[in-house]
Amino acid sequence: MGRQPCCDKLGVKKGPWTAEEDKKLINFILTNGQCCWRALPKLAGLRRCGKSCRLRWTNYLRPDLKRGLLSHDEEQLVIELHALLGNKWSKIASRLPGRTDNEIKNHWNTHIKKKLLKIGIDPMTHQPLNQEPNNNDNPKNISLNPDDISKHSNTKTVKTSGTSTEDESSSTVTDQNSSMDNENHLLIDKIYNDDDLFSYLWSDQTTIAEASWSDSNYGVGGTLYDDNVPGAGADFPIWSPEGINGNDWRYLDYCEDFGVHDFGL
DNA sequence: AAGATAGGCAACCGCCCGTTT
DNA sequence: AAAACGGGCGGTTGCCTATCT
Repeated sequence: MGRQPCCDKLGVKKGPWTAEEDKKLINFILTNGQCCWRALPKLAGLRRCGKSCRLRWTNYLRPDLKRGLLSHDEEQLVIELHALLGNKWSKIASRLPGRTDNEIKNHWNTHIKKKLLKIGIDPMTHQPLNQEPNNNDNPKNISLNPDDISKHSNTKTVKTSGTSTEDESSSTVTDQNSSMDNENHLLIDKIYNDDDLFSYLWSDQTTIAEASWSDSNYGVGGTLYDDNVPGAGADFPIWSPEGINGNDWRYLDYCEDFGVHDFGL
């Protein structure tokens, strides 16, 4: 017996989400939390596949998402992690708080790939293009570290933000990111110096970068997310009334995307 | 100004895996 | 033990916008 389709294809809407649908989905999840995705569309009054709802929420509507281009240092981290993990976008995304696997995958395919090719590095092997592929499968032997990238690059890569002379993608690095930048490089240093590399990467331990993000971004106006609320935790924070009423900037910024009026603000 | 082309990204598809029955 | 289910993942598609001719 085959698997049931994830939803009844008949009468299910596809394509871009409308603001009205977004609003319904947001309202439902804020009211009821994330229940089973299959039942959600019906309960929320959406003519969408549950899977589509999940994707829309996780990739676009989730309140803890960062928006905008990846910073130079986030990009660097993606490259490092890709060299180690390959196309494990969700694993890579888990090391970049506020970023989704889809976003990173898209950014890789549209930006990073080209940049690496431009500086003569094969984006798949992370080896110089004119060099024979290394047959050694041990990821620790991959010849890629931030300095290597700089060596191959025609433009000078500066590790510390604020003084970066990199291309457009790094020109928007904020002060907020700069503390994270240094910490990310500490993380990278650790990765390259640690014999227990993979046990570290695959551990559940919160990364320095994550901690930094949590400290510097979630603390505005009090507690945005409530760890005491069931369902809220390290994996998935939820909105708390305190965060909303406390004029949390990210909430407001986020609402602007859909029109604040839609939320009755 | 208008059509052609390329780039970027949101969304979909199908497969896989872990859990439940 | 095996089927059913729910959710996650990576690859791909297709639409929209910007740029070029």
